[in-house]
Amino acid sequence: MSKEKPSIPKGTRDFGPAVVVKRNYIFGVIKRTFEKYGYLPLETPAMEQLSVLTGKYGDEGDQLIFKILNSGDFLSKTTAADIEQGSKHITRKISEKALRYDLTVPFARFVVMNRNDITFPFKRYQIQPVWRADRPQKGRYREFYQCDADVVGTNSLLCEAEIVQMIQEVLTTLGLTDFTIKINHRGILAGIAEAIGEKGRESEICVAIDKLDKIGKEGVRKELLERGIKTAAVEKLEPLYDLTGTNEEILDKLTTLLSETAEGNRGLADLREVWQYLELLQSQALISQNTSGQPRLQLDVTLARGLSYYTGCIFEVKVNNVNMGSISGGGRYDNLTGMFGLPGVSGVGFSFGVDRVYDVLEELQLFPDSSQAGTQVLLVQFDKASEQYALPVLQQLRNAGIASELYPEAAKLKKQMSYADQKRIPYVVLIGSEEMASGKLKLRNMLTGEQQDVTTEELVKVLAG
RNA sequence: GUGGUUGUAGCUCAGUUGGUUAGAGCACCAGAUUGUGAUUCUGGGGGUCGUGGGUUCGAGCCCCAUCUUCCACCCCA
Repeated sequence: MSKEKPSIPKGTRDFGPAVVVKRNYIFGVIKRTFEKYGYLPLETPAMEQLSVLTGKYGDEGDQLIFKILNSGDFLSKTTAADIEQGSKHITRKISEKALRYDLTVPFARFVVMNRNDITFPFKRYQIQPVWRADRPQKGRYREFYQCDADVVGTNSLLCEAEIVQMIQEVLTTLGLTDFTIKINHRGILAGIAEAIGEKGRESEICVAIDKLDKIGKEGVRKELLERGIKTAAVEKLEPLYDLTGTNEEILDKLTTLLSETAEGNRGLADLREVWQYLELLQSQALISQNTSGQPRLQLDVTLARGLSYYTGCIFEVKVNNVNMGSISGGGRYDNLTGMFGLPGVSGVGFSFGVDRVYDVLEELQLFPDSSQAGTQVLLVQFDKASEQYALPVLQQLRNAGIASELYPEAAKLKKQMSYADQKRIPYVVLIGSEEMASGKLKLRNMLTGEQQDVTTEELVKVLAG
């Protein structure tokens, strides 16, 4: 017997019953919505070959991948010379598997491996945990769930429009009323870079601009200059930070700014097409306004997003008036499967961060009571005779679809009652000698304290109704 | 990966310049009440003060290491 206090790894969590029930409510809303739009579930292994994952997330990302030590004598294939060559080299010798870092790369791997069996366009959703060796902080864990929906094998911008629709539907169903779906396009970012005379440097510009709401104009200016962007270019860029007006007005302004750039035109054309689809779909995202008066869907040229594989539209969702990073994001990637030797397959997808959605719903107290329902009724027993009387009643309740349980021993009444109280079971049925004699069971409403005498049939009827 | 922060009962936290036997509220258990939970009253159990070293006559308090928590960077869901 160890005297050690047990603990769990940094950045991981246990989920108690009450939490799991509420998380399942979120998962359920997301699943039903995905399926309504024709996406089907996929699951992939928790671990992938390390070689599948490395190089897909940039140098920083590679460092955040949890590697799995080879089983057995993991040093058997290494020599002293290997150790001298440093940790990067030795990693390949002692680890060939790793925990998945996201769901998109495993999905791309799956598509490539099963390309002959898949009917394209292939729409799949995937709800599984991912792991990152990041340093935890608020809303950032080392193990967390992603809920991805992706479609590969079509360039149609209908997919982008439907992503907006799904985000709108999921978050509205969950009771959120004040959130912003930000949309932008890599082509616009590239066009802007070209228009200000820094063609090809949009990724550096993006990283800086992405921090606008955090470090302000001056901070971005400083960062851009540090990254070697010319002063003249930085000044040309700054008017874009506060493009005002409706989405249509912003589109018009961008059209005059970017008309000379091929990439910019591509981005603008794509976005206009997405808007057309949304109009024909009578999208609530176009109609709804947030309490702040801001439109639900917002074209935001300062939205950049880190992942380098996006090539077309990009999305991000922010819940307003809560201290939380984005709860959803995604975009189009033209060549993800190209990494695995299958070029020319375009895909677009997005993901919900369930842990963050949970924290937001908790903070805004948006979990409905119905999402927390457990046992409906507890049968209380006094002795062997009452237990035997209760069992058929219990089964009748369950046959009627009523979540019910019989306290498994003839404990003191106080103990059984407080069990019901703590599990927030709304009804208790007492079955004692009087009840058995009369056939009338005592039904107690734990919220109001009211009691009534009912037959078994009446009991089922009351609770089912 | 960088800088800071936190850790005392199951939980939330007190604990004086380092000084006798480390406290409170809530929770838990038992009783008041042998057929009634949540409310009331009484009593009780529970701590190697995150862990390991060090300084000191003496450490919950000071020093070092390590783990953990939270925060800001980097980055990201």
